Amino acid sequence: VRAFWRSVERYPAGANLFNDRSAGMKQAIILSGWACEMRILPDGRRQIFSFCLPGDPIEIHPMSNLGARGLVALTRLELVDAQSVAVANLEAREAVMGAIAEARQRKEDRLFDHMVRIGRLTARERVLHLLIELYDRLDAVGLVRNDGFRLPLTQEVVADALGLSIVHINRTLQQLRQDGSIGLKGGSVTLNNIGRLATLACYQPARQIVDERLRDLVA
Amino acid sequence: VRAFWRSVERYPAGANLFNDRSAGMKQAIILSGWACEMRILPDGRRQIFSFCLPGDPIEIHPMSNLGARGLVALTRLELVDAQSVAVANLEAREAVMGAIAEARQRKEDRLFDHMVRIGRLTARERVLHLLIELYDRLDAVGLVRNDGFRLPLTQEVVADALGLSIVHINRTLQQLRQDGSIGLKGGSVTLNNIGRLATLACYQPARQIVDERLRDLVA
DNA sequence: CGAGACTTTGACCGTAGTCAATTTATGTGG
DNA sequence: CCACATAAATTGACTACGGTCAAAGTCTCG
Repeated sequence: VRAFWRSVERYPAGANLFNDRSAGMKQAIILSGWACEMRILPDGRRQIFSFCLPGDPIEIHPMSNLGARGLVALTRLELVDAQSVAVANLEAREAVMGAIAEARQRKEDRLFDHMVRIGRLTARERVLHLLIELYDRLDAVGLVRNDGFRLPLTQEVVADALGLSIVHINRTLQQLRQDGSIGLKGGSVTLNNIGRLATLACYQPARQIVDERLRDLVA
Repeated sequence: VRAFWRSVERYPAGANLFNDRSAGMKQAIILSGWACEMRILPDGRRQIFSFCLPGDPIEIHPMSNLGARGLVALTRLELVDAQSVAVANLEAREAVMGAIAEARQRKEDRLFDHMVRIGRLTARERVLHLLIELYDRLDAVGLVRNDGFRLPLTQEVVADALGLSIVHINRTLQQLRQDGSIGLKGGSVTLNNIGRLATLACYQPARQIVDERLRDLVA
């Protein structure tokens, strides 16, 4: 348990995360804070691929192998090395590793959700779809309090994730606020009638998508 | 070798690919033809996530586990089971499996390229960026003849991949043709001065992206 | 209190979408 | 090989969603 706390790493907001110790890839889990994976184009345009939330496993690549995406802290960040977690829970080691593997799978699924968002949804739908995804994920780790959660993202970050301009994100949020779909003040969001919003935004939990495809194939 | 040819499967254009034999996932390699991974929204909108070309490894999931993406044949398709390939090349088994693993890695990288395309590029850039990617991939398997290749995609499919309307794809292609950037007739494309086009479209081979990030971090 | 980051608003523009009609392949049966 | 049916590509007219530019208003935090 001592080893666990000794293996906690902290990064300030804005930090580029990469493994400077070795040439290998390091597995870690977020204890608190948000990060994102992104790429910056030569001309400055930016695309955010995914958000990494507390409880998410992340892979920290060595600089020499950065690949096509960077991992950046969006807030102050606390990580633990995945190894240490396994060691600290020797009896439940298998379960821990299994949970990490499953989280990794769900993360891949979310990449496809994100492509649908930026490829085929309207601005309104994109914003709602993203907020609902974040709601679900934060809910799973107990960070939702009566339909609301803390959203430590600037509108610029949301814009770069959703492939929209910052001004348009602002207007879309205003509109959602005005028609009562969401509440938004002081960095906290509330989703009012999340079921209805999910329908509006074509948001479907993974299982639902599967069911539907099966139905289509039968028909 | 007999076993190899006996394990070739054929599908007609438009076929939904899934494993109906077992509950497991089947690994295969495309011998000829194109496929794509995609999702259809409840209201009929469609997003194509990736194209699968000759030489690409693909995973055919069981129906009960379709997940959030469907695999669909875009042309007549010939597959071989990955197992059979390994068996037919017993001496080079390791090399074959390694190549498949690497191809899988590159496929994941391409997902991020695709997100940049639909999230942050203009219509013109999206089309060029996609064409160049296809060029590179087809070139790697010897399917490029003097700067041109066969493109068995309807404009509707391109539109659904790039998150644009079919009409706008058509206009963009016209424009690229008129200014001499590309040649396009009878299902074959030519890229004129691919280096210049790559710059215009913010297209960067993976390694180049890495180099640049390193430079940024140093700066 | 002041500096800088973030949000908000207005005016205007332009890229891309929609609708609808026409032209051009593609392919099939006779 | 031709006639017809269907899918795909193309074009025009118009719309609208979202982008850009610029300024003003808020919020944080040292």
